[in-house]
Amino acid sequence: MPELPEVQTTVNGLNKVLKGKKITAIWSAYNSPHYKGKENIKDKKYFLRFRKNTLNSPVLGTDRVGKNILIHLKNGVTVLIHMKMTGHLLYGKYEKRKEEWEASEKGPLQDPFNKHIRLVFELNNGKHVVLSDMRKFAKVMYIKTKDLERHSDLLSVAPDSFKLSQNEFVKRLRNKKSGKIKSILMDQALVSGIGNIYSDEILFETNIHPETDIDAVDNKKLEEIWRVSRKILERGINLGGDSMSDYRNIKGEKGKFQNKHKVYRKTGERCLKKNCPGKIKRKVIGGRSAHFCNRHQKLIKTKKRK
DNA sequence: CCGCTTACCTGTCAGC
DNA sequence: TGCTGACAGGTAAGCG
Repeated sequence: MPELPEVQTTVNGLNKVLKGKKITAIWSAYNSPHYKGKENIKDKKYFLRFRKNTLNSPVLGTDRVGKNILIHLKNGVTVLIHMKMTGHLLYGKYEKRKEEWEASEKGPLQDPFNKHIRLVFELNNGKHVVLSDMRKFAKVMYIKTKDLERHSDLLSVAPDSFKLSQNEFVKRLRNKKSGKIKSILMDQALVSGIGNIYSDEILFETNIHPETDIDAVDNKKLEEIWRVSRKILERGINLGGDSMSDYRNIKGEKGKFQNKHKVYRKTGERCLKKNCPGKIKRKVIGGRSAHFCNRHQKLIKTKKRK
């Protein structure tokens, strides 16, 4: 998904509309035998339990842990939503036509990327929160609120750049003895919230080649990454997230961070750094597309250790 | 433990 | 106009 700024944008939106509301009905199009016996609403049996545990209890508030959305209910249950690649939550008035849900009013909610509706929460004010999720990768489950921090889904999520102090951030990354810096920044167990777009942008800004081994990145540089990651993620939040692809805010509107990309999906373009004659290259690193400048992001080889 | 591949899915786009 | 393959904000599981 949606990386930290997009998840935060969604959470901010939900907090404005959801507090005190109750879910009065739930409809789901998810159903896959692949998830049989798993804690995931894509398992039909689990879905029935999910529904029983989440209906008719007022929403206390919504927050974010890494890229996970948590919706806390008064009855001691928390709904966890991970939007993965193409999921995003929308709020508005919807109606069901045959087996398809449609936004009742003309506007951004009818944007094509908002029409892959897989899950619908009907609220007691007659409106709906729906999950549009083209690729059906999203994960939705419920957890007893008091068990949240012991739950495996959240235990494996590290604090994000805003929660970590500079020292903690450096210490965490320093603990990794090897690995490519881009993959490390995207490792949610080390520091959460950063995904493919923001990692590319952070490494561009800090002049680091994405394949640089963590061993070749000194502490000063890690401190800089911490500072820049906060700056860029904050910028993403202030711009309402990144809508290069599917992501939209809960009104169905685009964010604006995609207009500020310096490298992500800019293959072949000239480097935007002042006085840099470089060109943007694309290379698959750790199974993901990395974008970087071939001049000011030089690969520095690991110092050989004995 | 590490890193790579596969799987979960649907859709779009480039090239033949 | 098809078809085929590459690619897409993420992550878990399986493998060597």
